[in-house]
Amino acid sequence: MSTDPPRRPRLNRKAVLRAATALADAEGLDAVTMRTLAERLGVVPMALYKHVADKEDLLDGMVDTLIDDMPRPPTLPADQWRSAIRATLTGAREIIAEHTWARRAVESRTERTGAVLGHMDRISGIFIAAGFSTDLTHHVMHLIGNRIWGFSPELFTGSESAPRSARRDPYVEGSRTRRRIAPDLNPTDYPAIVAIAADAAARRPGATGCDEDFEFAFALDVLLDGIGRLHDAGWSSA
Amino acid sequence: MSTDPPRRPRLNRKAVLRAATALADAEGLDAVTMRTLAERLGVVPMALYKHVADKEDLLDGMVDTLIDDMPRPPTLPADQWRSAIRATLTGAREIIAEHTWARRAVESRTERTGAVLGHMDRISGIFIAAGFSTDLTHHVMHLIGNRIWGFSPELFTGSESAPRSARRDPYVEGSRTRRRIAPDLNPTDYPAIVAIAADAAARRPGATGCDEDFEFAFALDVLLDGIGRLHDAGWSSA
DNA sequence: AGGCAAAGGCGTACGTCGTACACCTTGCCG
DNA sequence: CGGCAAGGTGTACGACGTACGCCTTTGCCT
Repeated sequence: MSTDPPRRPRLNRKAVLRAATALADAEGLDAVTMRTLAERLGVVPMALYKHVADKEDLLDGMVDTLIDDMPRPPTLPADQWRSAIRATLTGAREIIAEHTWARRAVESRTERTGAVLGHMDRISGIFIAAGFSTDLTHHVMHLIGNRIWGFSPELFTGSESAPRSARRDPYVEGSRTRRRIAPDLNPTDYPAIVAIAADAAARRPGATGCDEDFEFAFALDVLLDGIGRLHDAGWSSA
Repeated sequence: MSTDPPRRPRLNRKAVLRAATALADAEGLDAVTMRTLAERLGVVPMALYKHVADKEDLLDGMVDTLIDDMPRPPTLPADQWRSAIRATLTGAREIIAEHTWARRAVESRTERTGAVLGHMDRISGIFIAAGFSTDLTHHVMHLIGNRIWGFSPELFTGSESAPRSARRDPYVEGSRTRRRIAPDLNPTDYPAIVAIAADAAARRPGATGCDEDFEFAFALDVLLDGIGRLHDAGWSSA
């Protein structure tokens, strides 16, 4: 008896990464486990290891996929480096923003894959093409830091939305969350923070958290301004 | 028969955190596991949970301890805010630098504990005392971002020293490391990066990796300069 | 057409982790 | 002295990543 037909097409790295991305999109980065990923692919966990060296490699690959999706803005005249950088980082930002898990994933990567190097190379290349010295470009890259990914560090709030309490499984009732053992906070101990929070709340009634788009644009302005100044002054590290 | 004497003094949160810090200092952050930590304290793993809510809380506590150890520079005249900020961040940097695991730990925290808020409050307070608007101070804090901890993001190298390959247990011979599955890199694909690396190597013969102290100071200069400019210009987000 | 190596996939199993839960033990205070 | 809360124990469970050996399919070369 021939019970053959419903054959799943063979897996390959791309398909695995695509599925992992979909899983992370749908259920968060913590749901991306070799076991559940395999299950979604209709395959046994160990099968994944034929396409991915280990879990780190899987995460690396997911980030690489993101990078591949980032728009490559057209080359601009060298003197328009500000616009070129802005376009590149904004493009990165768009892609990252489409995936709630991306920020955490990017920050956890330590391997510099080809895609990562490529991204950094494109950015550095803009400066160099604009006549920046390699020296200055180098330090400017450090200055920009993680903002090459199009996001600013989260300062006042937790990652991947919501405080830890809400991140655990839904205790439908009681919603008991494990209590921190450290003592509770007293707002009067943090007058500056409280003032900032109050001011921010007043400026954006009804908003929760900070306006990340604004913060990113603001920071980028300051950075590009400072960078331009250094270049114009012929800065060098010697 | 009385087999009593060698009684271990009772545990408390502080002692647990101190032991965890010592363990991380000696054997790295990955060695900090509830089990081994308990073992070092001569106690059964579950005993720790009387002093620490869970592992996240443990990490939070470790970071809090670090913050407590950071020097509190004396209050300076309001117009010397640059020096005050510099002193605060440099102080933070010193403490963080003494613990190889600290950077990774800090970056992984999502909870804003009292100690963390306190640190941020001290920094914000300097700006506000210098006459910065709460508005500007707010955005400036976002601009500084993780550099409130005294470090710049790692750009060209991995964390907690050494590439992943070396981080696994020592295969004394063969030293086989799991091969990435993605294809190998070709330097000519990254001309800008290669140029930067070459330039950097030429400037610091024999050095490995970037000069983090320099990068931090450089970035801080640019930031403080830009920040001062905004303040002088009466910047506001409206 | 035949055969064969490589690539893909499977099953089992191990070791490590965080931690829930129920139970003792100690030390302190009235 | 009696009780109770805080500290410490023991056992156990359910993730998770992944080593290893084996089978199956595929594609290629004669």
